[in-house]
Amino acid sequence: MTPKTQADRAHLQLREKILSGELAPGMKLRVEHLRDMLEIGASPLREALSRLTSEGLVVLEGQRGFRVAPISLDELKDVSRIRKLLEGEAVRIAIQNGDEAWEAAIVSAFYRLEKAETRMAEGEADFTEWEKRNREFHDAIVSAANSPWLQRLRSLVYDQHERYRRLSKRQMGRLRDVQREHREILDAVLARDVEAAVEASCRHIDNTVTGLVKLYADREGVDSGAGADGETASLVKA
Amino acid sequence: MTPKTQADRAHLQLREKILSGELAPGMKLRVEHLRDMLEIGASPLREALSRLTSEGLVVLEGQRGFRVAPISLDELKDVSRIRKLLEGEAVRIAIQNGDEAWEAAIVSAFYRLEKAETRMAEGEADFTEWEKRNREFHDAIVSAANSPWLQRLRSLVYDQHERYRRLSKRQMGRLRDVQREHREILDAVLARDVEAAVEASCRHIDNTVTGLVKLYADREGVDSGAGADGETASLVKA
DNA sequence: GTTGCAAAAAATATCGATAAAAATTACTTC
DNA sequence: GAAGTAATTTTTATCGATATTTTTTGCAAC
Repeated sequence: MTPKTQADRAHLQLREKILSGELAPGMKLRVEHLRDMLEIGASPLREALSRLTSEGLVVLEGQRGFRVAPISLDELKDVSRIRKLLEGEAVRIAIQNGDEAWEAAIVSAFYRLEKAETRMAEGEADFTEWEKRNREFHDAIVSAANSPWLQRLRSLVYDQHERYRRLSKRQMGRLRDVQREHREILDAVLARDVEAAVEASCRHIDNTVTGLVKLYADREGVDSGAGADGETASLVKA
Repeated sequence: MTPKTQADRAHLQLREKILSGELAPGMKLRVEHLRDMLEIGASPLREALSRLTSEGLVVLEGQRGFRVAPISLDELKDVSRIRKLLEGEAVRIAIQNGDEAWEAAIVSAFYRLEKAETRMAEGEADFTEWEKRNREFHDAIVSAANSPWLQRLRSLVYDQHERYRRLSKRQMGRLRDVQREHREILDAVLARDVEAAVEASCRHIDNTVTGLVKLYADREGVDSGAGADGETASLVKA
């Protein structure tokens, strides 16, 4: 899983910095600056930025360089709607195809996620680990959907969604609910109840979104992470 | 619509060559060779290849260079299934949102498509034009689905599907049926009958697929376009 | 005849520098 | 004083060349 090429490394590092908000939405990405930051040449850096552009985390305007993809309330709603569509379908297929090993992997991922949640509630762990395990749990469920393209698109949209989630650190007031939602999904999946599982998944996404929307509506903007220079885009006007 | 940068140009040219089959599936893409072919430097070329990789038209293996994405019967089925999912949802939303100008644009695109079909049946035009207008017709329908992400993903999958279609030039034996199918979609859309339109769209895709599957099953492989060097991947074993 | 290793060849990935374009600044003119 | 224009500066996009890595070729040993 270790990056084999310089471009891979830059891609991973930039992706993490964007998802975490260290590179704030709308921020200008100056090549020279990033070169120093990542200690890398111009060619692999541009290659990494190109990939991120295809993934929708970076935008490239004509001959005016790269910048971090802006965020907006509209896009959050859009991303969520599409994520429901893809995740729902993935769950549907996965339940039809999954075997016992698949069930076991889900249970295992759920266990690790719960642990992380507990640890976080006690202030022992950070969000990064929770995000990682949350992704692993959801990945485990849809892993049985033997549809490479669905996986691929779902992963793309999941990244977008994760970004919005991570941009608001205060999300975790609702931790208890999230835990319950995850259990609902788990139960429905293990019971092989397709419709219940799809519904629970969509509800899970909806809840996250309404939480975020409320949060954003309250403060009319996002706190930019550790963005050094470059303007920070407001969520509502972006 | 004219490419502003060298990387853009290379991206467009390569994309067209891959979709048309001039660069055959599985074929090795030697940088030096492409440099001469497109008269371009290494950096923008790699940038273009990176984008195509993100779009799934090119694959990049570790440190062993690029090659044209292989094709397979399984992937054709996968792409079609996902395309039905996305196209169906897009039609659903578009019908809800579309206004009169939208309807007019669809009728116009349909008219041009029919013209092209007639002209092609008389041997006056080539597939390239038909493909273009076919895409424009389907684009016109979903253009009212104000969901950037759905549009984006749909476009990605459409490209994949188009590639499989164009790799088999003999597809057009079923031209009459295709024409009728397009009319069915048109009628259902204009009548604002969501379910009928979605069903017609999915049936349309299904028909294309079964046609292609039959074709591929018959000859157990694909005729590679004008692929110069590099091995051609067989469809079934790839 | 095949297997293993070493050297050569080829191709990829990367760097440093240059050319082209956009943004900024300063200046002139009304 | 504002607006338009020309020159400067900054930044991007591109090129040519180099260093790694992979693949091929050749040779020797079993």
